[in-house]
Amino acid sequence: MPRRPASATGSPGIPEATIARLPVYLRALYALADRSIATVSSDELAAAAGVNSAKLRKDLSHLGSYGTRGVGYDVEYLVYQVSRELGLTQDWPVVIVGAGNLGRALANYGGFASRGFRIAALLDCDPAVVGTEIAQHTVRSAAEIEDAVSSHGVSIGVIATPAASAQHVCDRLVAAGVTSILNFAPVVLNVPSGVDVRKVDLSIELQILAFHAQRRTVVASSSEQSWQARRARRKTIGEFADSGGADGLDADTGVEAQAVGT
Amino acid sequence: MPRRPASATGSPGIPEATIARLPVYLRALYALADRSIATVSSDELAAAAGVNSAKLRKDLSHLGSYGTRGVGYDVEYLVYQVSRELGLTQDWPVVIVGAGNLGRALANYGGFASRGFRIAALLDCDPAVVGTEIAQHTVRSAAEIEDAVSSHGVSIGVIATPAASAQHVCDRLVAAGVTSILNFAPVVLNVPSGVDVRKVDLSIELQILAFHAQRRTVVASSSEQSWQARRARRKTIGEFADSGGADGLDADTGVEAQAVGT
DNA sequence: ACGACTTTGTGCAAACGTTCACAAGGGCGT
DNA sequence: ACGCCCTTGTGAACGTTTGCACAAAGTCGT
Ligand SMILES: NC(=O)c1ccc[n+]([C@@H]2O[C@H](COP(=O)([O-])OP(=O)(O)OC[C@H]3O[C@@H](n4cnc5c(N)ncnc54)[C@H](O)[C@@H]3O)[C@@H](O)[C@H]2O)c1
Ligand SMILES: NC(=O)c1ccc[n+]([C@@H]2O[C@H](COP(=O)([O-])OP(=O)(O)OC[C@H]3O[C@@H](n4cnc5c(N)ncnc54)[C@H](O)[C@@H]3O)[C@@H](O)[C@H]2O)c1
Repeated sequence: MPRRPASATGSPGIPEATIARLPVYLRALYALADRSIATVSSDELAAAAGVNSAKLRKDLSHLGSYGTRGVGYDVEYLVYQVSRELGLTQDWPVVIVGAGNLGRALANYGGFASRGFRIAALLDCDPAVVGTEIAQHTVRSAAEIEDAVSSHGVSIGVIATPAASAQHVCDRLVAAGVTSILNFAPVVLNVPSGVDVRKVDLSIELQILAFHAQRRTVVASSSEQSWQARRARRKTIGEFADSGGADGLDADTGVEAQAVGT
Repeated sequence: MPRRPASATGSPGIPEATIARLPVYLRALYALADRSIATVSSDELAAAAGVNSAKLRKDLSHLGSYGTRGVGYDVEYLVYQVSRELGLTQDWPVVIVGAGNLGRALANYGGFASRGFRIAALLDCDPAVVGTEIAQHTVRSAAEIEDAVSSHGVSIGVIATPAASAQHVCDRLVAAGVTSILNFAPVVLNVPSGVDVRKVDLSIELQILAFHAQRRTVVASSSEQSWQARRARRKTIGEFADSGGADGLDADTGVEAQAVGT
């Protein structure tokens, strides 16, 4: 979590872990509001958000003492307070770079706009894609990144390009003035301090699930491999990845480059 | 993170935080292997993975004492050990439920198969979609969930349906024998103990970014709203969400249902 | 008007995670 | 064969997060 060591100069300093949960509370609150529920207790809201109620109360206490003892929280009021804390009382223009499978899915995603995030521009470098319409947005050339960012005062960028282009795109976004980046490419992005990067990596999530799935399966079996012996260094790779497939590491890896030899 | 309180009966008990980073290390290691680099020090690998080198060493030490003092780690060997720990020496069949924007993007995603995750079935309930081909997979009817799961021994399921269907789909997956679920729908899923759920929520990531972006912007300005006074309870919602848009909460919320009144 | 009941807000301790700093260990040059 | 130098592995300090448990505070019924 602590990409930037929290140089927090802000108000009281709300814990990162709390910030990460506020959107979940907000979602639960909207669901309650939709059902015309005016008041909710910490127990109920916690259950809806899938967290411990003490944790929820402590989280909310960081925003202030909203909530009435003996009653609970006013749903409407809390929606407003949480939204305000998250900075959702204003609209956030967003640029999406990369209009491939994922970029298109994102552009078509309704939940995007429903929280005040508006697509300011959708960019790609493929001439075959530039100019096409996706979800009421005409795909613009990647050459216009700087223009798109600065002319709309965009501060949030989404990277949905292949891994190989991600760092380059990132650099250009940052140079153009973007300070928050959501990265879908499986690469560790290098950014100057002051820029916030969050990553979403499907592959990592699956691997974490695989670990737990394996744990469940391997109730008992510790047959040690003959590996322990052959520790000699080699220059080739290939006898591993016994996944049966040949395509092993493809478009996924190949970057990461930067600081290995520094 | 601690969805399940880690009833860890397994080996030494590797911390969740470490597990979450292993895939990142693995990616960096593959990149090194591609460049025919045989040995890497903790400093170099840590830089490539974007973490502190002490943390990396501690993480790896949980797997065992691979690595040679004065030299570093054998890339190839470490790839094998990390893969083994994550359970990636075997293939994991996966079912994807929901072949909409996101489901299609996932099916087309190469990084999916490149780590040993194979799509066993792609399911949807829309008759217009069932039967079509997506990335060499024929979309099957959602009615066949149970069959698809049990006939292939699938233990990992991906939910890419709208929020309203997610819990229902989840229940059916679990009933069919799935024990690991990757959920893209913006809902808190309710699962019996023993089932592992991980969620990916784009909207939440953007909201976290918005919070930090706002922090940076609001260097100084604490104009308190007139809200403090009007704490009366109400039954309507609508004057909030001053996002300018009308579409406010749409397909996003509306579920979460379950345990609110429990 | 008051007391019983409900629920918040928080002090505190334990669990977990990160980072520092260094001793132990091993290769490599001489 | 020895000692220098480099890097690992980890003990210990520190910070963060979680969860318990309860006093403070307010509501609601009578
Ligand atoms: N598809 C998925 O489900 C999925 C899931 C997780 C992660 N990812 C990652 O997201 C990224 C995109 O995936 P995808 O499936 O959409 O890939 P894709 O190949 O379908 O789309 C990538 C798009 O980026 C464009 N592009 C390439 N270089 C560019 C540049 N320098 N500037 C602007 N645009 C550029 C390409 O023209 C292409 O249209 C990849 O890094 C992938 O690993 C994808
Ligand atoms: N598109 C995105 O970029 C994106 C990003 C983040 C999260 N999400 C979430 O992912 C989910 C899917 O998004 P999407 O854009 O692909 O939506 P979509 O509407 O394009 O696709 C949903 C698909 O699920 C199918 N479906 C509905 N009920 C089903 C059921 N009971 N069983 C099987 N299939 C069923 C529908 O027929 C449809 O094809 C949504 O919950 C959305 O909030 C989407």
